[in-house]
Amino acid sequence: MSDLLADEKGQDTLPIYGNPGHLARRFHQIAVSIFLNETQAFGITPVQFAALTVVSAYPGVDQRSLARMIAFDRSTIGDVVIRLEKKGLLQRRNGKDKRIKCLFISGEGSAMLEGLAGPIGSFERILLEPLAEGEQKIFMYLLHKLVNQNNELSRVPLEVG
Amino acid sequence: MSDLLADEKGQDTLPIYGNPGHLARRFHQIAVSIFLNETQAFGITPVQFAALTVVSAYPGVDQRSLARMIAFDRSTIGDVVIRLEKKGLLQRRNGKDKRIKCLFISGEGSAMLEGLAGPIGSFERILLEPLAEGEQKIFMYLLHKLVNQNNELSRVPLEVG
DNA sequence: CGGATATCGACAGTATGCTCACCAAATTTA
DNA sequence: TAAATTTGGTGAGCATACTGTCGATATCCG
Repeated sequence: MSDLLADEKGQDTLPIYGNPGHLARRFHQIAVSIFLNETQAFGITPVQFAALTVVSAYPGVDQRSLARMIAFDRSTIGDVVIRLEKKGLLQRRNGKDKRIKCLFISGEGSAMLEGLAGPIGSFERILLEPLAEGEQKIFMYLLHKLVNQNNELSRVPLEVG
Repeated sequence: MSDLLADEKGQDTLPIYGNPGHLARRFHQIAVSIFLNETQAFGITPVQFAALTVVSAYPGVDQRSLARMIAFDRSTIGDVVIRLEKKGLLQRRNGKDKRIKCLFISGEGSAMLEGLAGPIGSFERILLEPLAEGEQKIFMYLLHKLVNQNNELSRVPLEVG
């Protein structure tokens, strides 16, 4: 195993390359890259996709709750939904509580989510492809465990329910 | 295992929560958060730390090579080194090749790297703490494998040597 | 009822992270 | 050597990500 930890390209020359933080960034960077490749016909970003998915599942959700559900800070999600509204993928309406902006997916948005099912599937497959099937299961299990148990250490913990 | 995949907080209500891309983003987000907590006395970011580490190991390296070594695009690294220069952690000098800016770490920069050794150790420990020791090894092995073999799919592949 | 408190959306400010395009300088090649 | 190509740094532009603060509105509590 240790010969695989020491990578074939010599990327362990620097201590940085073995740093889990560096690998976390690289993994995320690669994930975003594959996502954009597979979904380029739709002109959407990973964050926008996540937001749209939640709004679709919870019609009328407010921005703050949306942010909490996908673990984003309020400012970022504010900008994201404005961009989604500009693209016509969702609408923001004032709720009874005048502080709140309720979010609703548009027909166009729903259609895009349907069309994205295939590309998103490809994205997930390609991202994990370097691992054998058994390894993928183990990796996802460990990744889940890390993310869930470290949730509170995040600047913006994910809050469900 | 499947009961751990379905998380105790009900985070698998949405398909998003099981998406490896979402988990990649969360993992990275958490890593950055822990990094900033542990190193806050130094006022440095993960990217700045990575850049400084490489410049320290390769004195006189140019911006483009630095970017390639830590898998960043040249624009981002340009801004990063300018901020590092403003903080007095490194210097940019013109090389014989007039296109090139050669990077050198300053005494202050070296001192900071030394001081950071402990906090970086804590950071790595905390990030992986939710996993048992054996699990950590397996996780890092699989993460390495994913990142290395998907390297070319990244927008900015890491290039060594 | 009315003041303290909490919450929501918005804005300013900082730092990534990427693409495209540009200029200047170096290298390759005809 | 001169022309074509490549390369390094920079700037514009867009989209995250986060912190802090603010005003408006709701709610809680005496």
